[in-house]
Amino acid sequence: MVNNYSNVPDETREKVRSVIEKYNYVPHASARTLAGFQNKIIGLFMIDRKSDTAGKKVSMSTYFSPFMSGVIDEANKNGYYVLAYAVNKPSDYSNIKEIFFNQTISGGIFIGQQSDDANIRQIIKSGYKVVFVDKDIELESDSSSKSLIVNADNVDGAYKATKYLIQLGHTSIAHIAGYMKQLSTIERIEGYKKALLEAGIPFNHDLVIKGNFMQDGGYFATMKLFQKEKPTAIFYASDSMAVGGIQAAQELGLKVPEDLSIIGFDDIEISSYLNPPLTTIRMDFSEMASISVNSLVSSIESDSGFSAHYIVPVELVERKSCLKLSK
Amino acid sequence: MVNNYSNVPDETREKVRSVIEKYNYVPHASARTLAGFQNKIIGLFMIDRKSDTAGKKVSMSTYFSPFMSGVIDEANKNGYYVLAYAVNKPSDYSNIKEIFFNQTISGGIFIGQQSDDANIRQIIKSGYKVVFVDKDIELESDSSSKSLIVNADNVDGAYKATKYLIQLGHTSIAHIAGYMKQLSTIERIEGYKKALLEAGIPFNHDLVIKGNFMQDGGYFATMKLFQKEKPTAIFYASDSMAVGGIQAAQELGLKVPEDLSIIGFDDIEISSYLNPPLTTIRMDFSEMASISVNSLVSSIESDSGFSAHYIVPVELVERKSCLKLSK
DNA sequence: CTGAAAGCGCTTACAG
DNA sequence: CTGAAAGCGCTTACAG
Repeated sequence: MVNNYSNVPDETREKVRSVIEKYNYVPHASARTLAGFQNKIIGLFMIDRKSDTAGKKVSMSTYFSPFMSGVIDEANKNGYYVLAYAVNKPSDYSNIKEIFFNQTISGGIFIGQQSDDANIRQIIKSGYKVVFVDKDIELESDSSSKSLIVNADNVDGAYKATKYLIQLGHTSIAHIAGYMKQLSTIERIEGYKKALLEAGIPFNHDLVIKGNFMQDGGYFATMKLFQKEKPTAIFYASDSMAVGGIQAAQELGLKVPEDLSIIGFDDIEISSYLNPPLTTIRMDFSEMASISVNSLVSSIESDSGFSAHYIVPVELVERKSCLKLSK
Repeated sequence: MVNNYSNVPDETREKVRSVIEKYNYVPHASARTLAGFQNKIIGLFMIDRKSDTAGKKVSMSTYFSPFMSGVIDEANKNGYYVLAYAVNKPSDYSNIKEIFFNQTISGGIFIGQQSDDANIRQIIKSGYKVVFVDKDIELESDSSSKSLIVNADNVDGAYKATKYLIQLGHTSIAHIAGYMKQLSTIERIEGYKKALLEAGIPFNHDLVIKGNFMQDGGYFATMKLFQKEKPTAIFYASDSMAVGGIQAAQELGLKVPEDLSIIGFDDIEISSYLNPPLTTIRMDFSEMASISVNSLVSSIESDSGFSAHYIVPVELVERKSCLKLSK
């Protein structure tokens, strides 16, 4: 074994070191793991929402990239490596279970929509360390489970977005929502209602249209919305949907922001390049990544459970897609 | 050992299978690797070019995301997992060497600019399987080395871009280049010159400005260019630089494409959302990813070398940032 | 304090 | 054909 015990004479240490250097010795990772050393790999599982509607398939959600980048950086800082996995079919879950059980990874981070899969439940029950980002359902808090949830402050974000529109003088504000079974969808609707209520604007059911978080969903929901209603502003539950919304508005002959104010949620990379640049609610992906990785790593190294629920704050970023109503 | 030998009675097999099922048995990955089984992990090393000029640091090159997505998908199809690593400081190379030598991974893919690092050379010399995408320098073909290079057809892409501009009637065509020490930069300049030569347009040295492949580089190079020259069209060596170019043109009071035609290279995600949507040369990232992964996997599994040099074709995608010169 | 032995959980080559 | 043993390269607990 090659450790740095403090009691070894310097000369010997130096000799050993030089031999190591010379032969390029590196301890065999699998041997160490097998002998009880925790391996330094965590899994990052990105649950992908594919959409073929636009012709080309979207193969990795737009917001995975900055989050992943944050996870990798933070993991590296902690001496960990990240195994990246894109989940896009149900059978992937059994592969994931396998790499937990076969000790390829010491823990994992899930991001994106989760179907409540049996394999995942088994992983949690078995005491593997897991963090969920943007989780759709609450985990039952089992004493043996070691998992944690990190979410953006969806309610507050939606509240801020809607309130911003209200302050601009809008009273007819529509909302294009995400997947109905996802927690963030529910929470964003909640924030939207809260701002309306506070301003004394009656909630109109017809002004809320179901979308899917993706561009095509934003497009179709907007088209559907304008068949019956004529809002002056729309709050989209994701920037991707807002992109589809801008497209729809254009086809409808509506100028953004002159005829229609649009605000999104996420602040993905393309948002600032849009025409007009999109006003939106920024999620701090690198903050979420840091929390996820650091919690996971400390849980792995102390072998202790964790069951906190982090809510990461969110902020409004003002660009050019919303206009003050002048009347 | 739990294998599927053909000679085991069905009944026994079934019994074993059910026990496995019941106890959720999964073979220990490290034990298998230690006992000689190839592990099923490949490394994906993304050499990051950071830029802080724009205020926020760019933490992962825009084109890594689609490439990585392709790598993960293709690897998964082959039963492999991918360990993703973002290289952003020199010391990272020694970590990379370590995970090759300690057998954490069975091979690796490098993408982005490579400094000719000693650790990398050592990895190659030691016979580890490695593929380089968009490699800047030629590998010496050592008999023991097992590495391959996958590049886009840079010469042809630049040729197509420049020729397209020429066909639109432009004769004063500038080129904003990438990092000077990178192969793709050299090749793109070559394609640019080739098209000019073919059309009988004299090459003007002042029309070629050095950039850095990033948005800020495109911006500053464009500003610099217009201090002395007044081209009617610019071919940027990357879409990111074209984004900076559109910005610069705007500040210079030049309308794109009316006053200035712009064409990029890469076809990154934001390009089609730009104002105007960017005409560019598309690199087929998923094709490059497939070639990389499949070559690597077959090299790992046959333990054979490979030293091909793939050139992946490239195509023009016409959008709205170029205009026919009407005079 | 130190050095030799046992053991981690597999695979593979080898006796029976 | 089958079952017991050796060995992969480490770490850790244990004799000396």
